[in-house]
Amino acid sequence: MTEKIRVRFAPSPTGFLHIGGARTALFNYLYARHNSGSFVLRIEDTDRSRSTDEYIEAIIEGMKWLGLDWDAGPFRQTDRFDIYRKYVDRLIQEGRAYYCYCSAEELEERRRLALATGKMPKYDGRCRNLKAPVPGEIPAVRFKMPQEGQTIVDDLIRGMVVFDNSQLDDFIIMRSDGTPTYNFTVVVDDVDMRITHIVRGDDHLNNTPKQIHIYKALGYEIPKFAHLPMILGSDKTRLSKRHGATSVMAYYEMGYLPDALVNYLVRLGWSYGDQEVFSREELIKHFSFEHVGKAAAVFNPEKLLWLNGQYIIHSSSEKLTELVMPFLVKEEIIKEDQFLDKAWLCKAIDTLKERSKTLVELAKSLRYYIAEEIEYNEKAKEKFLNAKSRDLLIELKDSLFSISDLSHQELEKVFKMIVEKHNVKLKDLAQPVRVAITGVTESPGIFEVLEIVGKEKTMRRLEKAIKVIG
RNA sequence: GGUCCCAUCGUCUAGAGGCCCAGGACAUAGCCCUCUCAAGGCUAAGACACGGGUUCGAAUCCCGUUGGGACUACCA
Repeated sequence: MTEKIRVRFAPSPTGFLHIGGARTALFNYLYARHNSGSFVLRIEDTDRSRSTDEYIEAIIEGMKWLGLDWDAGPFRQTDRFDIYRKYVDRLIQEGRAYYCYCSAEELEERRRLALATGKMPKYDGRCRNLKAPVPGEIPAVRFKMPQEGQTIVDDLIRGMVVFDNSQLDDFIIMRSDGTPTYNFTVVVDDVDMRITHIVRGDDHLNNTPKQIHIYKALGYEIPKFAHLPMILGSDKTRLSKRHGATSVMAYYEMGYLPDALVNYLVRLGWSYGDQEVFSREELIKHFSFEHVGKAAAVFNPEKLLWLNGQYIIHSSSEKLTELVMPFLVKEEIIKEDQFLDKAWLCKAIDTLKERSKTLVELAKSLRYYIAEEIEYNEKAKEKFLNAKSRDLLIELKDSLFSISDLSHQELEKVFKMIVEKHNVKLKDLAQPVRVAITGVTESPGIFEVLEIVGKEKTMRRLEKAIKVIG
């Protein structure tokens, strides 16, 4: 019986949940679910000057929206300072850590000097063997790093990565203000929370040997590591605001479905043969680190948009009806508390979902079904609402007058009749009608549109179009 | 600068020595379908960064070069 797998996502609340963080969270989540393990959420907020409660809420909101449910937490490091203190004291007592009285300014100065003279900016260890405290200075605590030999990181994605210990320096584990630092807290927490697999971004690979030595000094087993490749922007630099939206919730605002984003994100670095579209169950079933690539990936908004379109097409119209409501309000197509016949709206969405790539697009297209009045696109009006179409529109209006129910079948009959009588093509009638009813030149099939718009609005809009032509 | 990581179409990727004069997907172009726009179908163009090895045989293994990235904080 092997030990149960436990993974964690440990964001620092210095910003919203972004695309890169979301993918790290996703891979952790998938690995946990695939192995029936558990997934811990931990907030790394030891940098008090940059962390805020708003960001913690935002990260949780993003995780929930994506459906990345966790099993324990969220834990906050700021609630755990006494625990870190205990471990620091232990390391000092055992001679694995020591007080350092060098001031931040001195350190900075030495670092600048080393860099300027082309030397490695490494702490020189001058406080390592201090016998007595330096008066007037409040010390930080440094970890005593071995200076010889090698440290090997055995990574599930990268394989064996070897570091020379001579490259590592005695890093600070507790600041002079008594707060612990990242490379220390991360180990203490991962030990304390019995994390078995550390799945995180590539940018942490170089920190790993430092952390391994903390594990060793504390006498704990070293977990497995999996360092994920980074996500880049279109210019192959680290993804940032310059490349467009990076906050996960911005994609909610733009009308993306969480499952589409998840599906897109998982394919950035992971693959399963040639398959592109996965259900959540398939993702959990097939996920493994063996199929995670090593190279950084460029975030491609076009493919995400395509995937979102696929998810919309394959979503039930009932579900889309619910999802689109907030967007109808935001686009001011309906009022907050306005009544809408859901069954009717569902039929309208049936006609629109294969031409909408986002919920925002879907909401906007719904306008001509829902609104009382429509506005004409100028070009469309000029091209199709003119003397040439006038008689056809009048004829249609008159023909529809006697029909009580505008069904697809009835409409088709009437259109055919008029077209034959006037010896024109169907499109010569369909396009003017389309503009008269929707205001634009693209829409679902004209018979479906009229059926859903209904007789009353259809008649009114036809009359208005005829009047406009004059 | 030092250390570490990475390298297949524009982009995401398949590929674990012969199945590959390299497959799929997005995007692009053309055609079909068609009342418009989509969706869908078909087709086209498009890549193993470079140079050395190893091997009967290399996209796949090794070395180097080049190019990208990360880390190098009393940030995480």
